[in-house]
Amino acid sequence: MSSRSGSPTIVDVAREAGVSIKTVSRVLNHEPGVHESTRDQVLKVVEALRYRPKQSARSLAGGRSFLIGLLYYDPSAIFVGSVQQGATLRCRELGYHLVVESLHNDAPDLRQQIDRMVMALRPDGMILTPPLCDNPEVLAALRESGTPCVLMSPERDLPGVPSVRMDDVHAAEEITNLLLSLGHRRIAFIKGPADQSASALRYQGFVNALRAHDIEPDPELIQPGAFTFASGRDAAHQLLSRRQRPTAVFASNDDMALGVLAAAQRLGLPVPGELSVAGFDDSPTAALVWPPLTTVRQPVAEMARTAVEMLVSVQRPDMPSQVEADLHKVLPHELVVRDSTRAR
Amino acid sequence: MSSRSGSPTIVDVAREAGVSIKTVSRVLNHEPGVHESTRDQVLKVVEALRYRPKQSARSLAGGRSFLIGLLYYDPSAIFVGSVQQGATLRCRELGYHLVVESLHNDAPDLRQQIDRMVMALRPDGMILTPPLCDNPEVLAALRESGTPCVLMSPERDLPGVPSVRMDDVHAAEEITNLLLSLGHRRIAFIKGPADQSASALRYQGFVNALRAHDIEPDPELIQPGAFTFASGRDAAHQLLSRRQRPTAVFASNDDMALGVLAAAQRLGLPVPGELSVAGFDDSPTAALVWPPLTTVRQPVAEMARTAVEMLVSVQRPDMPSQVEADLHKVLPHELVVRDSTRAR
DNA sequence: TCGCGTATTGACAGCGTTGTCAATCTTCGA
DNA sequence: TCGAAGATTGACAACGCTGTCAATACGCGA
Repeated sequence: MSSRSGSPTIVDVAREAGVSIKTVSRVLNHEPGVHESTRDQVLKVVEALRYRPKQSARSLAGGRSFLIGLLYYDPSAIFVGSVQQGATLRCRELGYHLVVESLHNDAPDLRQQIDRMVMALRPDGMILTPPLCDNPEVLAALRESGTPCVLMSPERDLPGVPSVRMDDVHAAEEITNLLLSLGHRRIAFIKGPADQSASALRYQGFVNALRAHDIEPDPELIQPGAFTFASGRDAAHQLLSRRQRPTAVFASNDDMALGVLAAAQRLGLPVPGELSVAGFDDSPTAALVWPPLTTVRQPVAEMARTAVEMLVSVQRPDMPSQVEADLHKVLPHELVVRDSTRAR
Repeated sequence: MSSRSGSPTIVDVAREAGVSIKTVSRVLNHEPGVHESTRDQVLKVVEALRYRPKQSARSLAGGRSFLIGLLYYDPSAIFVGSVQQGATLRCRELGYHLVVESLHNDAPDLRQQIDRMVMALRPDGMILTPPLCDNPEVLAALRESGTPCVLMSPERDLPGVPSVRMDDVHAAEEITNLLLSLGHRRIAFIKGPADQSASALRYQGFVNALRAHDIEPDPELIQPGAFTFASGRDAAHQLLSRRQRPTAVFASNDDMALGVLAAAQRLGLPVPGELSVAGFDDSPTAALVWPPLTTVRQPVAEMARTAVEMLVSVQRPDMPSQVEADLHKVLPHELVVRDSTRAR
């Protein structure tokens, strides 16, 4: 018979199973040194009573909160959504939960907001998305509190701070190579804003691929952009009104590529007939527009899963600890070839 | 002098302030009956020590977890993102935190997943987004666990279960009235899928508005849709190839409206010159396409804030409790008139 | 100045787990 | 058959805070 009221506690399970509460605790935490028959018996009772240990008690006594924090800035970014999805799923598998917090990158009380969350919840780890993962104040607050972090696609890796990312340079090379292999030679490139690290990396990849084909990038075909629809549209207007216009445009993100598509349509320039367009990110919209956009899929959900694992492995001695070499992980991306690119 | 190691506890604050821990607790919980001078003294020490009560201890002792759960199905839905944003902000203001969980609406172990979360975290409340807020299994699990819930835009309100929504019917009427006021008479409507309640409501609003203008809806101009880009595009192809085509199309969500825009472009039909197009939802893309889409903004973030408040007020005796009449809230929406609609 | 009602404050017992360390049981070699 | 090492198991003290209820202090009228 379980306790008179409320949900069962570990005491109920222990009494029912005829063992001590410590033994129940051992079973539930997969601690070694419990006889198999005892384990089975305990598990049977746990099942029968539908017992689930209470997080707050575990946390108070054990020091672990089984909570992973996710800090983000712009919730509308697809990136954050995917990170969250991947993270919650892996958390569930590992018995953790995800607490989300939206922060303004330049809030005056940023430090306090983080402190409050960290000291109240004591999350076992924190996942930082751009641009927060590059914010020194955020990083300092977390370091001082001793909260393990994983940076998602930070601008630069910090020694000793785990990070997960994709290879922007290589991916941009692949997109460019695709266009080259389709016979394009006059390929325009629309850059991202200078204050985002991905901009430089993707441009680098573009240049690398051209040079590997002995093509020197034409300054006339390189346009600045801001990773926004409008900036892509405007850049495309510039490019497509050149006396000798490009046969392909590689916009370094999808939003800008969408802008290119819009501009081409305005100008009555059929895509991909007269112009091939490629983007970067595989945003949801990329598949919805006409024609569907050739782009690169970032392995965001996988990156998030990995981040959770890295955080949890810090806690669990049974999981291999991080060697410095494994601290900075690079996950494979995927080229998504759709209809916006065609051989010329 | 605070305790030798780790972060300060309530004992440290009490010792430093020369009061009992209970008094500190009172101050921190805004309990009445503390002398002002005492309160100030305690707060000063709290500040000096940067003390923050530990959630797990509070939860264990007090029964409240200061956690609000957010259950969702499709993380990519803008709706969920906005809900989350609104909810985290209000949670922060109220000293709560948001735990998110992604569930498959038809997962076989749905019940278990919810039980695990509820029993482990004991969230003080749960916010359910569609379609989970209409899932009987989910609702039953939560009811049995005694977790207070708020349903976001459920198909139908349940007696005794709080909900927050917007007025789809009225909003659809307004959009239709806008088109009518622009002189359109042949207005086509693209419906949503039958299994989503919003579909019927929006259609109802459309019909109401027409009838109020003594116009009987023309079956020829009513097309089925599925709230997807492709379904909108296909429906538009049908509509626009009619012998006497409509001068305006009201797609009952933005994704479909985007499809209409694409179809019109394919057919060389200028928008809004030859065709006005209106959507519903004010998705991020709606402002980015060309022409920018006239649509309705759902007050999603506000709905989420309200949901959090309703949940928290259940806990706090100082906040007014919910009268059954206030249980189902309807928040005002907003017409967003952009360039895709024009007088004919 | 005394007594009483009210405003403040404090002592202490949980809340449900985990960590520590000692106790008991087994197993196996001598 | 006895002892030692290793395998299992349990007793009990934290963990840090809130709830209960008693104790003390203060304010005011008689």
